[in-house]
Amino acid sequence: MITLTEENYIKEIYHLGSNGSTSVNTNAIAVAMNTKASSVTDMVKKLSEKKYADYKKYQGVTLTDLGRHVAVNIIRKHRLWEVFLVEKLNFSWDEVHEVAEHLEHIKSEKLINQLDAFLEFPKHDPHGDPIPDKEGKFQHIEKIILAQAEVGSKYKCVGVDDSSSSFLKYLDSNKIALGTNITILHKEPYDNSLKIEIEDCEIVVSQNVAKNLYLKKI
Amino acid sequence: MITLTEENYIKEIYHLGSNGSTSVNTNAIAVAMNTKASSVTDMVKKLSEKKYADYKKYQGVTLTDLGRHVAVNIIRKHRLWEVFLVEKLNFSWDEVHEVAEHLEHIKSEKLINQLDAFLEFPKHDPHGDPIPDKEGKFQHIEKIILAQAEVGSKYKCVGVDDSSSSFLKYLDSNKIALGTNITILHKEPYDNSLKIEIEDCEIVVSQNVAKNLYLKKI
DNA sequence: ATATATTTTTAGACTAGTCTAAAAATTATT
DNA sequence: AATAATTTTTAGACTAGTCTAAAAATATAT
Ligand SMILES: [Mn+2]
Ligand SMILES: [Mn+2]
Ligand SMILES: [Mn+2]
Ligand SMILES: [Mn+2]
Repeated sequence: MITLTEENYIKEIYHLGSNGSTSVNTNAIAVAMNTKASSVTDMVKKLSEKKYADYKKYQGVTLTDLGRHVAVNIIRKHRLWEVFLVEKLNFSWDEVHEVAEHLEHIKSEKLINQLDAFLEFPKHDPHGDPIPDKEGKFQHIEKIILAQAEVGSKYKCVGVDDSSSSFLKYLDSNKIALGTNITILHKEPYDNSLKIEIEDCEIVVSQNVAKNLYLKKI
Repeated sequence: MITLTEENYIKEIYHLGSNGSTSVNTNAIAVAMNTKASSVTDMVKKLSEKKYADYKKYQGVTLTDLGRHVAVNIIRKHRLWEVFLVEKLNFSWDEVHEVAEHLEHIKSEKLINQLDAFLEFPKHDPHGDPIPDKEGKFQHIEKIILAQAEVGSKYKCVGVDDSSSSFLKYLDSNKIALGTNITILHKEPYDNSLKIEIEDCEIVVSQNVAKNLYLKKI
């Protein structure tokens, strides 16, 4: 049996290690999970014993195939629940993360596959992140961050890197949503802020914002 | 903060004490929760400290107003999720209990109230049990058990006392569902079995079955 | 009313997960 | 290459929840 805590660690290791492809430090996990390094050491030992991870002292940790499989399944559940909350229960995209954090641990194959069908097999969650299918496969979307967009080009907003409520509310108040078209008007060399056009409005966004918004060229 | 385990104990005490109106024994809780009496003693002490229950050594336990409030809220969530699973995700009524047992612990006011609205404020769960509203109020349905029905009278099936998968599947295979009309044809004094008519079919059911099916006179 | 049976509580131990403080290993700097 | 800084691990303690076995209280039967 896998515990809720083990699932949360596995998911975090997956994300920190760029979808399970690289090794993750003890401290990085501690920061991300809001625990202490000593707790992390204990847990990665346990994950290693249970074959979810490979761990050698002082060498960081990577997920095994089994661990990656577990991670992808939790992410599938998390994102499907987020879609459900937004599409069916009128949550806004900045409210769903916290609830999905709990719903993702409900263990029922039938529940999640029926939910997937009920939502008509969505490919992306409300933040533009891809939803793995039943087999754990998901498409990588072609995207760049706003900070790397070219002046003069036109893009479509396809996702966010920061799903925090404050960032999402900022986007709301500036009429930036998934699917919104954005034209890059000017890049200010001094502070890397950008002047962009959204639906005939010109706004200036900081570098901070530009680093957290994903775009696709159109 | 209330824990998942505390919630489960509170809910069970509520049910065992006829919706929180009577005192409950340590052993009864142990049996219902599949734990040992010693664990129950520890827990009721804790519930008492946290003001969810009144407990005096060797005297059994009752819920406080606060405890009853918590219980009703969990029951509301449990039953709303059951409706969701049946109505929206094509679960059958014998599959929902186990999943709802977990979903009932998700803590989000908005989630449950929006779910309620999404389901159009159902009054009963798939087993005929009443669903408390936002304020914790719910109607008591007039009902008797089949075992106490009168020979010759006509009834409508309105609920089950046993929500186990095996009993519900038995009902399915005998075409008994909520809303089904039943006429009592004969009561066998020897073993208290009953001959009943359902949709022009005559079947015989055991006393065991007769004790777990709720009817309403029509 | 006394003995017996049953129920309940206590005592002490165990696991999962967490923490602080100290020790050990690794990495960076001179 | 030696020292300093940083990261990671260990040691030991704590809480929540559980268990077994024994003690204490209550209920039942003679
Ligand atoms: Mn989580
Ligand atoms: Mn998301
Ligand atoms: Mn439960
Ligand atoms: Mn039910």
